[in-house]
Amino acid sequence: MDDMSGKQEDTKARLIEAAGEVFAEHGFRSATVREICGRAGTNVSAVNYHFRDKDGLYAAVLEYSHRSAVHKYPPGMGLRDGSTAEDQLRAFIHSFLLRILDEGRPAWHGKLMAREIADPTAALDQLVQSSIRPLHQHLTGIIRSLLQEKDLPVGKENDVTFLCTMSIVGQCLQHFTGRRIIAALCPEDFNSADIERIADHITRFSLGGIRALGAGGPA
Amino acid sequence: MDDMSGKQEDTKARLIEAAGEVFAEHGFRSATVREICGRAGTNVSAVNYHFRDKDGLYAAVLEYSHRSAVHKYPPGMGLRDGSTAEDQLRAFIHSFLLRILDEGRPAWHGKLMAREIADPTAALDQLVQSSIRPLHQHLTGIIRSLLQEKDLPVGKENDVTFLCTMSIVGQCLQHFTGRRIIAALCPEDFNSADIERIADHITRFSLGGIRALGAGGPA
Amino acid sequence: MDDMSGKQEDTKARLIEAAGEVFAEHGFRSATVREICGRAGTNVSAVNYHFRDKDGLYAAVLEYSHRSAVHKYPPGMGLRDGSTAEDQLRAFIHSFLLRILDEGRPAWHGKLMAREIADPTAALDQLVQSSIRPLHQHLTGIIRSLLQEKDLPVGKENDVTFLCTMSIVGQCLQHFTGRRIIAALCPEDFNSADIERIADHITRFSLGGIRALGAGGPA
Amino acid sequence: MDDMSGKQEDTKARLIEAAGEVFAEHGFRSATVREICGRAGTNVSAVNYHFRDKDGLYAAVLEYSHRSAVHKYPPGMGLRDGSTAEDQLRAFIHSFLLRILDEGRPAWHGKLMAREIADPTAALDQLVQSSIRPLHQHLTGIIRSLLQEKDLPVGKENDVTFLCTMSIVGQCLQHFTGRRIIAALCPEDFNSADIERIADHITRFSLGGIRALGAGGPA
DNA sequence: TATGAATGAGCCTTCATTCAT
DNA sequence: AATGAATGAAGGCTCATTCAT
Repeated sequence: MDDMSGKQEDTKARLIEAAGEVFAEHGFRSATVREICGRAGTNVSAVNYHFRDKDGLYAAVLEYSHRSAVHKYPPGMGLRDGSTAEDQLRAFIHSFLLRILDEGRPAWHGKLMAREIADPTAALDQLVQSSIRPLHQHLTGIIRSLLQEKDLPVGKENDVTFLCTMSIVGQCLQHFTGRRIIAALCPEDFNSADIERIADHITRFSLGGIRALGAGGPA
Repeated sequence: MDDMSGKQEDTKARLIEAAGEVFAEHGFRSATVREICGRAGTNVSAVNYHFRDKDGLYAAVLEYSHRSAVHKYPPGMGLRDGSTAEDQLRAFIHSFLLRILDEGRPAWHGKLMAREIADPTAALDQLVQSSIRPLHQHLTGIIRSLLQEKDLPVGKENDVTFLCTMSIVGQCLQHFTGRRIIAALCPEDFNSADIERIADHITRFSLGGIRALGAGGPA
Repeated sequence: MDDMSGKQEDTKARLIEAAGEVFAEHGFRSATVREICGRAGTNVSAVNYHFRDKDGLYAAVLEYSHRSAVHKYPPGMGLRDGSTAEDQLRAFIHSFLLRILDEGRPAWHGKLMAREIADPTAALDQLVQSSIRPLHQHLTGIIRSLLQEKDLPVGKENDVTFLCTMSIVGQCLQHFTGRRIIAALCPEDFNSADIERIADHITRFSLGGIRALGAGGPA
Repeated sequence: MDDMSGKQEDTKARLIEAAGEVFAEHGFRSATVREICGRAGTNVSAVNYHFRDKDGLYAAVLEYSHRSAVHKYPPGMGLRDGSTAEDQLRAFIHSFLLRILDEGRPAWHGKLMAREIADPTAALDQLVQSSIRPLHQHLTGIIRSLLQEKDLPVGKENDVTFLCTMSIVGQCLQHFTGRRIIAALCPEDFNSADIERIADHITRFSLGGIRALGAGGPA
């Protein structure tokens, strides 16, 4: 029984592993069950057997990758107690970029989230609740402290904060979503694998942007 | 009689029209020739007759939409002579958002560009040459004036400028690419159709970011 | 009226010309109306307009090529009066090979006949009556004189003569039908374009064969 | 129950069986996957599942039929040790004719080879290496002994031998390739199913031809 | 439990043909 | 008389899924 269940768990795990790679690489719709099963070394019907559906497999991959990812790149990565809001923003951006640009297994989750944002599937709601909203709340908190939001006119405060979160997230995602166009456009010596450099840029750019908004009012 | 001749004279145009909608909505791969022909009211082989290929139709749609879009929302939209770099940036962002967020026919181009950026097809090169690179050059020019780039250390200038263009483009695209997640996350009273408001935010955020980078040097 | 009909005749002629090339090259089934019309510089519907059918065009090509071919390579090519049966056989074989192996316009007919023999279409009957049977009768006559058929046992004579005609025709056709395999198999210095040499071989081989049959009886 | 398992155990074999018939009957290009699957009683995608391609199925049919055919009709069919070259030639011709004219399953291979010779597909190379070249070498050997090739002028020997092989192969193939024209032309009492008689004719005809060439030199 | 085999809907494309000027 | 446009049947193939052990 243990052997059997062990084997079964093993097949399931290999399937999730393989599916993570393929979904992250091609997206849900372009990924084929055959390629996934090929990489996992299983029969094509294993997906339907273990996960009922291609959709079921996708959901399982999201859930699994969520569990492994939160430990690896927490949004407060590398921060000590008493860090400033600037440091927290820098850490958030850095970890975000690592999640979507890093190579290898633990990077699935970020890539899948990015893909889900750009081209949602039925699993969107699940992912929003489990992963995206918490991260977004975290970022919202950082921006609120940076904005010293109490000074903003009532009724606009939420929108400004929200727009700032989108500005930051949009900047980060652009380096994953738009990587092909970046390769086609960018100066030859630009190395898009230099995550530190990109993180530094987005942090400083965003701090400048937030300060401009917080200070000026509705200029 | 008029109806008949009117209906038949330009199946090609109806096909492009229908294909524009469908490609913008589903993307190239998920769009089916059948749906396009269904909407256009033609036989399924009309695509092959007029455009040789699904790919040929896509290329035709890109070319056509490019031509209609540049006239409608030029990147220097609404500017008079002697405008400041700030005004130019605001106009660029505003027109960019209009292109990708506007409803109706002329919005294909922006949506198709956004899709091509996120999930490129074989038509990417064509689109880069005809549409994307010129726009990018335009934005690069604006940012160079804002940065007063001469003060930057040699060798880094290109990277900083390029990263700024990506920051701006990423912020804009996020409101198209990420529209579903925005709908799921945003405060209830946030109206993502309020393009003016979004343009204003991105402009002020980006001006703050650019100034922070131009002033500080490699902090 | 003259102009119109002249133009019409011209289009028809160009169509037949082009169809001759294409049918000889690809065979009836693999040839496409589009390629034929492309080479003829006409609209795709020209075939249906002028010849009702792809079949109709094919029939027209056969008829036309028959008319041009009989003059060019008559089976008694180059013979003077009072020639021997051996000379007549040599001339028959030589002209046969020229018809099927020669390049250029007048060689259609032979190639089309060869293709019809190998893979008949509905036009077979027509071709048998107009071209194949007369040629076959001619060859039969030659072989009868060579065999001095009177010496053969009654009832077998027809079969032997017929089998000899097939032996000769089969040898000739092999160099058209089997040209690809010949290219794959033959010694490097074998030049299949050397029609004289092939004709000489088949003639001597066949004379030897016929004599062996005529002399020996049912050995 | 037995019927079911018998029916299902080897769809692949039924597919090859059906494809053999259809390919031999219509040729590769004109044969349709739908007809093959119809005869085999399978779904149309069975071909793609088991053989990847229509081409893959064709290759499998060639390979399979090759294996069955060589055992059934070996080119040295019915010969005992110490047989003369004449006997070997007779056996070669007889077996060749049986392969291409016999009815039923094992005749595919000959028919397919004949079709491949007349209208090659991408599988030609495979067939040349596995089946055609060995047979051709065998025939070449026989002809060399008959010609006592040492007496021939150097440099011409290969050509003469090669031409003799083509003469023999061409005569045999004519009775398959040209079977329709033979039916249209031949004397009413000629029975093309009388393989013995045809084999006897071709053997004697060819022996006569070869002797004429071997004896006379370059007359 | 797990899998190799089989399924059928759907995809894009090609083709000879017909339609409407 | 002649054509550009449109048609629809048929083709090979891919895919996620279900079947039958």
